[in-house]
Amino acid sequence: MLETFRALADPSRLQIVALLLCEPLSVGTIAERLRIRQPQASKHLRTLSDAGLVEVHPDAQRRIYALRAQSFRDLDSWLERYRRGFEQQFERLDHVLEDLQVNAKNIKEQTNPALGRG
Amino acid sequence: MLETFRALADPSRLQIVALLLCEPLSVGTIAERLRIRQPQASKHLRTLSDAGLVEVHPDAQRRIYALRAQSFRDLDSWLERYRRGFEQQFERLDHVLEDLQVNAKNIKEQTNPALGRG
DNA sequence: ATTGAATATTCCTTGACAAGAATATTCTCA
DNA sequence: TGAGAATATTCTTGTCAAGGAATATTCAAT
Repeated sequence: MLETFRALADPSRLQIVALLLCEPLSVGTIAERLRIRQPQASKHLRTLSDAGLVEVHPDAQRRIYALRAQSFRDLDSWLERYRRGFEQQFERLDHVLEDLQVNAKNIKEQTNPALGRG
Repeated sequence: MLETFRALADPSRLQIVALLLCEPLSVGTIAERLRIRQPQASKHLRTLSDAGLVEVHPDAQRRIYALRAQSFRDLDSWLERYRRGFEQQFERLDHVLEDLQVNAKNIKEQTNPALGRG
């Protein structure tokens, strides 16, 4: 995950990923769309590739880069732990509220036992 | 998103977020668990806070840090676009395969018209 | 084989940021 | 109000990574 976040923690690379969301593209096209120089595009793609976020499919002297679905699934399952974490926090909160209601009821009954068998 | 990724692109901060997944913690406890010095913990928490990933709840002279659910929801909706993107890629692939089958059938029928009305 | 197109790599400089040390701030309690 | 605990900030230093320029590599076509 660390490598993934490091790879995405750059504006150019975030733009590249957004571009590739639409369609696989060659290095030259990416450089053109982002208005950066070709070597920078290559370097960013190298970083993204090392992090497993993109894969390359050579086509003659071109190299077509595409998003790698697995890495996004990995990111999703990382995030899943947090989704569950928040759910559990809400559950705990619910229990606390339940307990508060039960306690309030008990206190009422202790104060006025007639309420116990309404 | 860029700020979020930048905040998560550090091993200590990634650990802090993982810690807070279990329960909100004070600065001192976080520093202790991560075996880093208190000022570093404060600085990392500052970064996470600036990125909106955590929120603070003062308790006497302690400051209890907790994950901020909204930022993870934002991350989730960012990721959602990519989930959809891959779905569409598969759909396109399915259509291509369908077309291939249709074409194969047509070619068969053109080669042997008797197959057209089985 | 040679040329040209597309891409990758290297070297260099510079800016950003993390860690460490010291200090400042904030809050509680006696 | 003074002391101490918990946390935040500042300053410095060292490291890493991005951008630019130049060059190397790879591949197709003639």
